[in-house]
Amino acid sequence: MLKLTKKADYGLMALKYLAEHPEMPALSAKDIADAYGIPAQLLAKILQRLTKTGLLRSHAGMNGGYALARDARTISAFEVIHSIDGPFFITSCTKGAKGCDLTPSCTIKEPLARVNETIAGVLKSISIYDLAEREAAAAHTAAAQPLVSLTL
Amino acid sequence: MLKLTKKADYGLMALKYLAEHPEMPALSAKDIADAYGIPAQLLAKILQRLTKTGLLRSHAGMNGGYALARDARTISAFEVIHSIDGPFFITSCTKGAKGCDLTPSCTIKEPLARVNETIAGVLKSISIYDLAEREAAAAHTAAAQPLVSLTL
DNA sequence: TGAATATCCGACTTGTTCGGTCCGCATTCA
DNA sequence: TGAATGCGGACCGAACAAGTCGGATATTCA
Ligand code: SF4
Ligand code: SF4
Repeated sequence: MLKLTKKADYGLMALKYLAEHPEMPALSAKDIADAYGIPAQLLAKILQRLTKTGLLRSHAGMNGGYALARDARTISAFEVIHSIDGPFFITSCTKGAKGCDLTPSCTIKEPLARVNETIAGVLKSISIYDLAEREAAAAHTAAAQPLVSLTL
Repeated sequence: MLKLTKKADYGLMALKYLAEHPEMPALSAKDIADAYGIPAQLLAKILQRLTKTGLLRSHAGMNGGYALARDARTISAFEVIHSIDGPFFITSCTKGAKGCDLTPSCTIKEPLARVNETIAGVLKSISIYDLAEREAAAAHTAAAQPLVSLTL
């Protein structure tokens, strides 16, 4: 319940790692996997998906690898999770085709949809850059005020 | 990924239903299950857990059933979810005993813990009463301003 | 050219969780 | 007593998550 998949987790780690090493033109899946102890083949597939959705750019061949397609500031955690795990819904309904069969009689799906929106907003407000620069962030974000309002 | 279990879902529905019928001294699991089409035996077990954690009061025997143990305003969605699904964590680490084995090298667990806190806060800000009174709520909560601030 | 290094992609296995059912027991009340 | 109800464990099947394997393709370098 309400748990991130490890794949999404790994994806965030990898993106953060790439954001922290802008000097490298490209890093291979194996490089990143070794840096954290993530199964290399699994990470490879995750990075492939991120590439397919446009968050990363890939380059095959020797000295190839992956690099951020956009500035770290413009990549949100929401996008990463969405790319890896698919559409984001906290409820089983609105799950594309096959939701739960009692959707018509259900009286809490609308309020829960708002909650869903709120959480999605939280995720969207977090960028890869935010994850990477946490030490500096501790100083000045104390006053920063993102920003979620839940009006059920 | 980040999906509520149906059990928690059912629990919220049941509690909302109870909140909407304060005139009844007690409603049986079957009554509530029939009202929505939820499998009766499954809902029964859910209500049992909610009773064990103190959110409901039960009474066996004929004309028995369940009733809210506290005012609907003081029961949060977070409590319901926590009662049914156990501790609330979006990451696989901090999962009691067996987390993911790369916890030491992981660099995003701290920021994710903040996100976890934020989402928990959202859930805590929602009461059963809020779910039950949505029609009236639509009018006056437009100005209401709960209230979550995420400083990563 | 050919070897080495990469990405790419689908199929597969394994373990866990979730949704749901079943059955026996305890409690209350008419 | 007996019907209605709560209580609680055991159990099952389906879905899903995590990870593995094998092979195809693309790029670079010697
Ligand atoms: S319809 Fe209601 S019960 Fe079914 S998944 Fe949606 S919110 Fe949950
Ligand atoms: S340690 Fe890092 S990778 Fe492992 S579950 Fe926690 S956040 Fe995810």
